[in-house]
Amino acid sequence: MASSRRMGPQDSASSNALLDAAERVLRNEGYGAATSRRIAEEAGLKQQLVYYYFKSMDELLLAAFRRRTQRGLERLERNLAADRPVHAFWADYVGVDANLTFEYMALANRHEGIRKEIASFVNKARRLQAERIGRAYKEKNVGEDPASPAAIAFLMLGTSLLLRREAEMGITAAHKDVKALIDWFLAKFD
Amino acid sequence: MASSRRMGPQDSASSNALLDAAERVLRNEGYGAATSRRIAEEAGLKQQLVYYYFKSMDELLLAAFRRRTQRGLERLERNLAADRPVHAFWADYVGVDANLTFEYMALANRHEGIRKEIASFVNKARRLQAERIGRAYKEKNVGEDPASPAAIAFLMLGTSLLLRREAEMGITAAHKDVKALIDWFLAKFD
DNA sequence: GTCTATACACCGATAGAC
DNA sequence: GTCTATCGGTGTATAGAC
Repeated sequence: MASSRRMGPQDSASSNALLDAAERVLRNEGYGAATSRRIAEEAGLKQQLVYYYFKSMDELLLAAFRRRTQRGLERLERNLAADRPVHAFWADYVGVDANLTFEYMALANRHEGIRKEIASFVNKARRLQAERIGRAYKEKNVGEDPASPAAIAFLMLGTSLLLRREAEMGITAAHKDVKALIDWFLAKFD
Repeated sequence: MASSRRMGPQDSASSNALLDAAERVLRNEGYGAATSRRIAEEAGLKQQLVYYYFKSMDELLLAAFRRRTQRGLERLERNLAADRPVHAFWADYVGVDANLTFEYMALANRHEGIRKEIASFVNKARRLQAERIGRAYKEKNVGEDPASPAAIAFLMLGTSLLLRREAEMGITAAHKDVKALIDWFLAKFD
């Protein structure tokens, strides 16, 4: 039952404009607004062009997410080689858009491709971070009790996500305390 | 521009069936599927009855969320008076459906009522928890360094949310380590 | 590579009968 | 309290001309 529809190249100006537009719409309006009409409009293109460059809406959203994880992995590789990797991991997390991450995590509920891509990305990133944090522990003579390097990798993600998301919703209770705790922890690696 | 539409009571069998159905649909299929037709079908009712019991879909979703935060607040009140409140807070968080929480947090991006309800609930819960944890600190002679009671309240939420959500997506990296850290922390209050 | 035209399903919401 | 009927709008996706 293959369709006879023609398909355009995957790395053209228009297809990249659609990926950029998809990210903006997801971030600012939520995945409920991530429709072919709205995304094409945001990209300044006609709705039907979405189906020239992508097989379906699910494919477009998956492509947008894959591009994002690819970029995240490239930043991670750089941070693994940084002078102060633990500081670098944290700075990177704080710079990531938590709204967009939450949209993708909710979207994953009904999008198997995105769910698998998230699982693969998180598992890989956590393993790499935990290894690097373990080395930093030894270099700085930090004890693994009570928090192992893997636990720290997990806590950095969970804490940065909730901090950013809450801040965007106008919740600030305890945020000062949490940031002080992070600073205290990072200081072990100065 | 008030509509002449008749409205039904807010606590009838059918309206509660709609709230229950809305939660199931949100949890299992995401907010993209939370339509009047789908929710009515899930409740075994006709689509038009949604508009007899609720002014709009936004009102229905807000009512479902308010019922949920109300129940959460009631559990919190009980846990504040429990023998081991810190253990009780954690046990409650672990029992909460993280899928549903993520759906509401994503929904909050485009639903002002839900966003405000989340902010109000989280701020209130965090304040109450932080006060109670502070008292528990004193009772058990636990020092506030490096983590203040408020920071602990924040971390318990962030950690439980991510643990549950990741587990539902098939991510388990570092989870054993994190649970060990939680156990270590809770043991201070035995 | 982009356009017009269009199919068909589903959406929120309303009016009025029973 | 629930029903039938219905409106205008929007969704994904396709076909074929330019």
